[in-house]
Amino acid sequence: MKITFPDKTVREYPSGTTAMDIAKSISEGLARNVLAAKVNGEVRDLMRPITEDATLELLTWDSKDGKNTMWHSSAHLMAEALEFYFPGIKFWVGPPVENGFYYDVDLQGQQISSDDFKKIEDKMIELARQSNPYIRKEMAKSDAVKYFTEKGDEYKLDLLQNLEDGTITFYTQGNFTDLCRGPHIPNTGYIKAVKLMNLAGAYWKGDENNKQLTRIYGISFPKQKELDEYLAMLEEAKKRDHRKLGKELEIFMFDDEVGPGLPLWMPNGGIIIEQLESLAKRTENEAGYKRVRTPHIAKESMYLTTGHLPYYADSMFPPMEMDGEKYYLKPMNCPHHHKIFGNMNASYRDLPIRLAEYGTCYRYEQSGELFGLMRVRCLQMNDAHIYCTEEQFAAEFKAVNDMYLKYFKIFGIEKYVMRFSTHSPEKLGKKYVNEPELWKKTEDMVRKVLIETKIPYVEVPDESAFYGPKIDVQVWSAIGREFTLATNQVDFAVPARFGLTYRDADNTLKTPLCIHRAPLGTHERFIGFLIEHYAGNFPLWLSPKQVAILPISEKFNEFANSVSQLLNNSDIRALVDERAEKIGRKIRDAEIKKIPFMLIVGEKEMAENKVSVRQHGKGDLGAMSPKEFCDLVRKEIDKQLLINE
RNA sequence: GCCGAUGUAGCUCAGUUGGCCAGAGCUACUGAUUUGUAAUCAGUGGGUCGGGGGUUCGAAUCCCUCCAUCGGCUCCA
Repeated sequence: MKITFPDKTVREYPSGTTAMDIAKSISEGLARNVLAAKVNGEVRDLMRPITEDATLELLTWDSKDGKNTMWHSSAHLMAEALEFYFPGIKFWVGPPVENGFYYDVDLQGQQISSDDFKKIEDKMIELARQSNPYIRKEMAKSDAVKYFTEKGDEYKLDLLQNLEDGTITFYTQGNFTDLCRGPHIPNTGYIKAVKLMNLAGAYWKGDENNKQLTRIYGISFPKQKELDEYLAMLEEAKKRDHRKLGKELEIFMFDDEVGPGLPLWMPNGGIIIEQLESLAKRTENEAGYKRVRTPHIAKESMYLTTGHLPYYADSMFPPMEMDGEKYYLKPMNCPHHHKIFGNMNASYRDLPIRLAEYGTCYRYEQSGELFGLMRVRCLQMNDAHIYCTEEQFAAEFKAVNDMYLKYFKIFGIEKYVMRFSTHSPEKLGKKYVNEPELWKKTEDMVRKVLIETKIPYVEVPDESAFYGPKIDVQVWSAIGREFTLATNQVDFAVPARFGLTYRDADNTLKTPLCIHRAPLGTHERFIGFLIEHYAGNFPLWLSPKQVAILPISEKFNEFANSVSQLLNNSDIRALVDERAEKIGRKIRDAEIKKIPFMLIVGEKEMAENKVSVRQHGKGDLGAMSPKEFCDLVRKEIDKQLLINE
């Protein structure tokens, strides 16, 4: 048979050769490192014979599929160790995940705690050293059902029910046998280092009405060194955590008496917010947006009009009653903006109308969902609603997208994915408004923009809002958690509910399309993200303090203050460290505060009317006049904001 | 909301077989020092040990309960 390798070379092997044998035929080193094989695009066991012509990719630890195979096998190994210490427990599923693997187990009333991790890890290593092979066995489904019925394992029976009739596979290593599709690594000996990470409850089948199983997360590596490196990397990531840095850099805080999920922005956070808002306002002005301002509350009837209340009352703060009316804190700005548009008596000549507001919204997020600044109950959104005709839609949508890309460039955001959520036709009239043509039309338009602008995106069916398709920008936090940073949504339903119309050229009234967009997301999430993205080292334009002026001794405080005055007059945020400390100490403190520039002024500088410039994280840049430095800073800020480009 | 863990001074953290007035470093304040590129020295403050209840002669330490935070699950218009 002919085997085609990824580099397109073709080699001849006898039919029935295993991928492992093929690896050995290439090199001993490869044979030692290979974990699984991708045969005709399907990941399979190395030991399964290949019987006919195929493309073959030998998967090592360096590949995603290789890692997944290793981790999946590790989950089985952990299950074996768990069964040793907790006999009688029942297993649900144990897949590989982004970083490692987990297994969901029903402990049958037994208690496990992270104190048990050590002994489980030790047992796993002990079993791994036995190099027990993962043995694949095929069985008729009816026999498998019989087997698990006798065993009284309702979980595996449930899994079986969802499998097609015919042959199913089992894998056994050592004393553990599991219903499993595979594939697996050849034997447990490949697993050299394991670490159990954490314990968590997880609803069976992800449904909160079901029983909660115990999920045990772990990770494994082919070398101890790699585990050590991974743990060190986690430690490093923790240092970037916005909750830690936000406290250290005095950006935001929480307070028990104010309430959970209600961040308080400290002066440094206030400056960052002002900078973001001024960027947004300038950008939106240039793009023809008009700014509006709306109250934080509205009557119940408005939320009935939008159609949100019946579905989302649980995630709104409960209403307050005044004069016999119920008022709600607004969970979003769109209805208020719709009211403004509705009052504008717009004609087709006025469209598109773009209404923008940094609106403050309140959402009653479940207590367990709160997470630093990333998930809060009070949020201020970089919101705007664009009302346009169908003909204008594509251009408007593209303009919004271009705005996203401009921002990404300014902030240096390189790792992101656009998640394009579409509807599912079966749920028209239920989860989604029943406008099949508009769905198709708008989804096609959105897809076209994404393709034309060459933006990395994934399409996820059945995830859109009820009123139209949407794009979410997905980014990752320092600790690897995925977040929706910003969102861009099409709405062809709610404007009609509000009776929004414009007068068209033929003198008829038509309903506009609406685009909801928030490229900078919310202040809370965006700044939380930026703290981690920059590891607290904000770019000059965004940094709460831009320049720290450090006099060598108190004798030079007056000169330092005059320099500070000069900088402040040019809108540069400078401060003078007047403490009676040594220069080394002042520098250290300014470095810890991550202030971009330090100016050292002493005898020499005062005599020559100069400042010695030191850049955060970089060191001494030499001396220049205060005016020169001032110009340098202004130029740098313009460069960072892409001004005059 | 659910499962599990955690909560000691402004910050970081010691302190549990229950037992002298609960400790350290940093910060803050006071004083001395007048300093040349990542921590000058000394002194003084500062804590309802998350809140409430209980067990006990005695609780930061044991039990109950509530709150908050953390790791997940579920949710995210």
